[in-house]
Amino acid sequence: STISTTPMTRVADTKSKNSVYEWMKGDQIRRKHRQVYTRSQTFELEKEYRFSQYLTRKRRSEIANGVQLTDRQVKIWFQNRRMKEKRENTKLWTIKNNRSLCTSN
Amino acid sequence: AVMILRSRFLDARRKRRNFSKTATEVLNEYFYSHLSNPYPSEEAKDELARKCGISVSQVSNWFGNKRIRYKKNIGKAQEEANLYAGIYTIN
DNA sequence: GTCATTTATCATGC
DNA sequence: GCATGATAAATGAC
Repeated sequence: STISTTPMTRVADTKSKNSVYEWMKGDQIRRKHRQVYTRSQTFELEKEYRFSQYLTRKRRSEIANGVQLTDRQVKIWFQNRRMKEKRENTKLWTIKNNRSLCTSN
Repeated sequence: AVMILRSRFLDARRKRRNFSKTATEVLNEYFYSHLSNPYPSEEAKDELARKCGISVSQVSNWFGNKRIRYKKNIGKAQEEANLYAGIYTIN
């Protein structure tokens, strides 16, 4: 990958074992600007998600216009929302599974 | 329309409990002994979770937070690195 | 599309 | 008062 020209490798000077590896770079420049959605936006998205967990492009466009977000933001919101539901289900399934294991052994 | 601007509604459970001292030590030990690539595999996450008594997603959260926060303090004194440095060789 | 991440933000511990 | 764990946007691999 590309190496940034900004000097941020001052740490590696003192000790060789404390090198600056690739995964440590990419900061400082081009930080992510995460927009916090309003309560009403989230509410509308959540309402639509309860109706359908997947969107057609047409429906997505209508929603985006309604909540003042881009199509891309709505698409990503639904993707993250589906992942969230999966995590919650996994968590519940793990809890139930653990309880059934308490009897044997 | 203005009655609710600040509150979180479906956020409820965000209860946080600090991990045990030994769990943090195990996680730090792995992190600093794999400083060149602190991305544990799924198998490694399973073992870390088992050893620490936490869930796999909690292990993922810990490494995510650890990586970004280590990166932010990379210019400052990271004495914690020296604590765990030398325990293992660098890969 | 999923999914492991990065990053900022949030909520809590102490 | 920050450290720390969890969650919310956003990215990118595949």
